[in-house]
Amino acid sequence: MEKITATTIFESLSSGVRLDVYRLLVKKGAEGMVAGEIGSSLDVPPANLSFHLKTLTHAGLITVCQEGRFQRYRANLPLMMELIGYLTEACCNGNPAQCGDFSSQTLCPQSIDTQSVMNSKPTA
Amino acid sequence: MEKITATTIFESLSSGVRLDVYRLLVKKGAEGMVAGEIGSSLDVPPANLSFHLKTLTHAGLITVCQEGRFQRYRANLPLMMELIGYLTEACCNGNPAQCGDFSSQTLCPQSIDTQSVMNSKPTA
DNA sequence: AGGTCGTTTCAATAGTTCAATAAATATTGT
DNA sequence: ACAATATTTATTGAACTATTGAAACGACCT
Repeated sequence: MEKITATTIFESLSSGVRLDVYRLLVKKGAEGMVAGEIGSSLDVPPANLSFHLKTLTHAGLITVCQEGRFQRYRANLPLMMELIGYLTEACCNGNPAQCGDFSSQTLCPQSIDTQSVMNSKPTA
Repeated sequence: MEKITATTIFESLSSGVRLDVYRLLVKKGAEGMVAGEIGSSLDVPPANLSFHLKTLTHAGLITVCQEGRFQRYRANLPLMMELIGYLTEACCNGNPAQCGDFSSQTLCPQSIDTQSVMNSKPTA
């Protein structure tokens, strides 16, 4: 996956409206929803919804099919899977065993050598 | 997970610089990197890097520990796992069997037969 | 053809973000 | 305390994003 693809996806989901739309479509699965349904479900005015649907579509996160005068939208789950793979690529330098330790280390309380800390001056 | 948390995370990763930083830290795993290392690895000026590190930290995607005059940053992988769970929550209305069909349906080229379209109502 | 419905585009406004500079802060070693 | 290094903060202006109503477009039905 190219970087520009990933950032475009993240940018798409950085809006509350678009996040709601995407999650709603994920929930609906292969059935998808037409624009009007989405709009009434989430209470978003047509023009605004259209704007956000266009953004999501452009990012590839959702797809659209014309059904007569309706536009049916569906979530593109494979792209999300690809994105996750991109993010966790070469995770922990290829030592997945380390990954399990993350939860205890992200707060980084004791990860610093005790002696070094002890010898350092306190915040005067 | 709250919506605002998710959108903040996505917004954080919508910048190419921040995406690079995050992926670099994911690669480094529990070891992490100090700000200077990150900056020289990615060739980002200090002030700009600091701005992006702050954004990522605020979103909770990375954590920071002080080590003397160095700031060591680490990726917060558990949060990413939580985010993925939030996105795929109630996927396909709880029918995971449908999820496998996504790849063939997202492109929706012939998935909708012309005749069906002609006769079908939107909400099925 | 004419009327209606679903959806998108347009234009204007308001608010927000980004990167670069320069200055400030915090920590270390002398 | 002083100088040097590492990092953060503040400021600036240009560029971008979100929202809305009105208008336009395309597809359906009679």
